[in-house]
Amino acid sequence: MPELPEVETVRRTLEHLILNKEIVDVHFLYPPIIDGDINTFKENVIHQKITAIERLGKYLIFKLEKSAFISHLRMEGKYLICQKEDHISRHDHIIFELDDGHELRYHDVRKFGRMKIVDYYTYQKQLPLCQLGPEPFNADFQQVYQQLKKRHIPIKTVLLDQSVLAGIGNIYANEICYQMNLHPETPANRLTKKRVQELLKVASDILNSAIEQGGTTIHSFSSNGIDGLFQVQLKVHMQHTCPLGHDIKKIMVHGRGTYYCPVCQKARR
DNA sequence: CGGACATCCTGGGGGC
DNA sequence: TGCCCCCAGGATGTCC
Repeated sequence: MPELPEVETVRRTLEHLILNKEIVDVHFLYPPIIDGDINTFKENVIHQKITAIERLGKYLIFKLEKSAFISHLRMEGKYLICQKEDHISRHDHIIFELDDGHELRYHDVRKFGRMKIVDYYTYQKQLPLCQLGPEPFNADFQQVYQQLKKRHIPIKTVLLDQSVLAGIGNIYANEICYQMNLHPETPANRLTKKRVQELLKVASDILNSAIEQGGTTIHSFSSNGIDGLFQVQLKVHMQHTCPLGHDIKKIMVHGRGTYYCPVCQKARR
């Protein structure tokens, strides 16, 4: 599932490939991907150049000349740059025709992703982006500490709450807990100030290092699509043993598959 | 308001 | 071996 680093890699890749291209037409093969009226969506994007591609948390923001739309890849969303004559997959749902003859295709096996027109100027202050917390890099320690203090639920669940910190998904939540030797079910309010400080540092470092590794794949995408997935060396998520050779345990936390090392992650504060 | 839970979808994996 | 059923999972909405 694309999380902040993968979405950032997608953003950078798309920036290389489609910046300043004009959208000459758009086709809705599976309209529910569009949040809102598809004709309104079409009116807002057609005959406009893509002037910038931004990112906030796991959201991509496509800025056009006179409007903007956001795109969330959810579980399996991908963007592909295709030739017009390329075979259209049954998982290609939205097709943007570009003025250079290429097509930008949104491909999503699970059909969970969504796109939505937002206000060009105030989108950051409107739903859904206004409910995002800070990304770990920019987070104010005091603010995060205060938020964690009033939460009794597992720290891993809080890490997935985009209103507390934006951009972390299931994979990196597991990795962050491992890096801190922290048991994922530790109640969030049990973390000391020092540990919350450490949490922000660890989260920033893990995400930054994943972005760095993603950077190496920017020019190597091809028919596999731009999903930003790459060989990040995960230490616990979907692993059988941790780097020290201990057996990884899988449990459910708030309905989410959670991997941790019972030996390394004994700490509960 | 915090927290639990259902919902959307499909391929892949587990079970028989 | 092969087939069928079940289920994960991010964000949102509903319910308590």
